[in-house]
Amino acid sequence: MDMTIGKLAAAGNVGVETIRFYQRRGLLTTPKKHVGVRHYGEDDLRRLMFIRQAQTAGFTLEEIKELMDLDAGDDRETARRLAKVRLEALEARIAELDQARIALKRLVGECASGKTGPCPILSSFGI
Amino acid sequence: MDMTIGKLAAAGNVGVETIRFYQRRGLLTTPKKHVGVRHYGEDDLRRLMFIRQAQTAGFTLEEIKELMDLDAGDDRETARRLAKVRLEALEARIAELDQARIALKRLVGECASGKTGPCPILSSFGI
DNA sequence: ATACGTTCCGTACCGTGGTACGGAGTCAAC
DNA sequence: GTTGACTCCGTACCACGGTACGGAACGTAT
Repeated sequence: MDMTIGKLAAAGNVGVETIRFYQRRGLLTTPKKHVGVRHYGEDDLRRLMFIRQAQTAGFTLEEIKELMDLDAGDDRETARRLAKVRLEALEARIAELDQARIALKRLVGECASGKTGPCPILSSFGI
Repeated sequence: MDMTIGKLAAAGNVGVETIRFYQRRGLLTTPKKHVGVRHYGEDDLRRLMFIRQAQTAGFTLEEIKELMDLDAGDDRETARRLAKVRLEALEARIAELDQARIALKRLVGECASGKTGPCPILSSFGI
């Protein structure tokens, strides 16, 4: 699994510039050039995929960096605490989105009924 | 319910600058000055609260503007379509976050077990 | 060995959603 | 009638997460 930056980007489904951006931010390492070109491996791809997954979980790039540093070290306590904080925020966010989902569903339902006149958009949200 | 911008901002739990920003973006109207100062009412607050709710639902400010314009008009079809698209995106996002929640929960669990050594952060995410 | 696609690197720019600043005007209380 | 708080307005700046640009070097196929 030897890749140049373009292959790595393609494998991670991101742009080349995004890889470079992550390198500048310290989220990915910048391997030594080998005859003018840098080469990447499995581990770089794993890191890249982790970044994208963690972003989905709502971590900022800064937090992701922190997490990856922890993954390398052995400070279980810190890692667990960080994950816990994120977990709680994530659960709160999901609950929030679920409220919005319900409001939106009501809106679609109310707008669907054949009557004419404006949809009760604001009131569907309980406003 | 007669308010100056500061009261409106406080009632909506946002900053004064945020109100102005929304006005510039056309999300809130800019009432006429009455002896040098603009005055706001119930309806402005309702709109402001709707904006915040809709943001939670994942609408962009541009989409929220569109929704509020629809609320005034009577194009039920467009309103319903817009809401439906958002609803589907919202459901997808919730599913995504739920996956992340599970991964994070696993991570907290695995990091919690008393063993020493690094937490399997990356592998908790299935990477 | 020439052409074409990549890579490298610095630097500039982008959209989104605000936040801050500063000087002038206004209003309410004392 | 002066102080202090609030308003008005334009313009600048911010964080976040990228995206684009442009010229030089490299690598691969023909």
